[in-house]
Amino acid sequence: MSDLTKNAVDVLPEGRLAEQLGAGRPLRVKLGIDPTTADIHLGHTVVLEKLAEFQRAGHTVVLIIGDFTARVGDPSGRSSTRPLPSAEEIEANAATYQEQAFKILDRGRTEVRRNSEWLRMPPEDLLGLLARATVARLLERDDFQKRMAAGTGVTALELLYPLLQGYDSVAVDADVELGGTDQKFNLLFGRSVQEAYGKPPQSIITLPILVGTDGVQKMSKSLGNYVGVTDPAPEMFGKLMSIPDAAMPEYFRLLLGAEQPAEPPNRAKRELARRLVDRFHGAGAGERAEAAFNRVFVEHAVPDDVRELELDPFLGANGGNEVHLPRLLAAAFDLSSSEGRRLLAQGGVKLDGEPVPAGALDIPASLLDGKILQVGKRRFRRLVVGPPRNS
RNA sequence: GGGGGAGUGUCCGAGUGGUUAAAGGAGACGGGCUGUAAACCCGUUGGCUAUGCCUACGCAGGUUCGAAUCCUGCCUCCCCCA
Repeated sequence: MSDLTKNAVDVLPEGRLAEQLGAGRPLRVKLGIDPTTADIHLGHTVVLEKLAEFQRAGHTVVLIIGDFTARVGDPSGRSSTRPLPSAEEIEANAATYQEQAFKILDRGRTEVRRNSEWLRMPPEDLLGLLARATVARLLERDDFQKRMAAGTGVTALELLYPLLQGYDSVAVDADVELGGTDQKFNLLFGRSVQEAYGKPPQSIITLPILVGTDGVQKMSKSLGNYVGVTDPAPEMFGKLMSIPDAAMPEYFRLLLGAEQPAEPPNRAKRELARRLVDRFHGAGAGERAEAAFNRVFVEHAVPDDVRELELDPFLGANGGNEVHLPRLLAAAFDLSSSEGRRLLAQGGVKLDGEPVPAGALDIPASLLDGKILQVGKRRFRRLVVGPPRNS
């Protein structure tokens, strides 16, 4: 019992969860995720790990893929209406979400449902649902209050979101629903909806929102400050090494369930990164990622798995056998050729570790073949003439 | 339905006829320092076949030698009244 509420911010209503657990029956523990982006990141795993704890205690997890609600747009914590993903994106994301969630959840104790199963209901049923809540209640939430005060609009669709999420709880007979603290209103509202349908109201548990790698904003794909559970090991390690020291205690507590060890910050952060890489890539992956990290950032050497780039398509400048560097950079690192020029002008481009002189825009292919093209500290490509020699 | 206000570059936000590819800030990127931390310093930040050319201030037209700035229509958003 005490385990199951560790790290929780709210466990409501008071005493309810203890009662439910005391009854000895396996509980149906619900989590809804809207497939609005492609990847599950470490922020999601805080809640997923909690679900896994419930599973280990013998309870059943009901994972709801919000393929219908993704088309409505959860207003939680938003300062403006979010752009909605297309049907194709939702479909694609729904598939990857499940796969990624099972990196943490026990497949055998998880019931996966899509809320389009029940939310795609006849209009008269939908109206029946709408009749069960008052506008005043829907407007209570403070994120709406803020938005209305700020003059940014709230769409009628967003207003309805909590009703739909609440109906999910009705549809799956949820005993408990988990979510981030930003979900508190929606979770509580679900109780009202269940009651309105004559069902026993769920208890709710909210968990802290993990801060992103910038250490300031919540972790989110759209903010670009996330660590995806499917990120390659070296990338995951690197991203974790880049978090501000101030964010470390939170990462230790929420992701590892431990206190930050009393050792120099750099050592602690390496441990954090190793352990998390191990978790998602298997034992030993953390050490390998750390070794690769040391090679690039401590020894300033070239990583051992540099992708190759074929030079042939870029031949042609100055009579045929020179390569126009801005274009090469653009293709190699997904830049514009103007950006490539700027990097050259700023001395940010190296060949085999040697800075390329600012004025050099065209270089004979023979001088590039086999060399390592580098931009900044961490972007590399091995240049080759002819077909790639390895993958 | 009536009245009022607003739409600027990745974001925020100046700019009301002419050195404006558009102040300033944030973010991002490059360089320095370093622990891919923080803090700090410097630089860059529309695109291109690049000493020039093209595109750009909601959309479409118009006035003008010249428009983000003026006019007309349209679209979108917000506020107040009903």
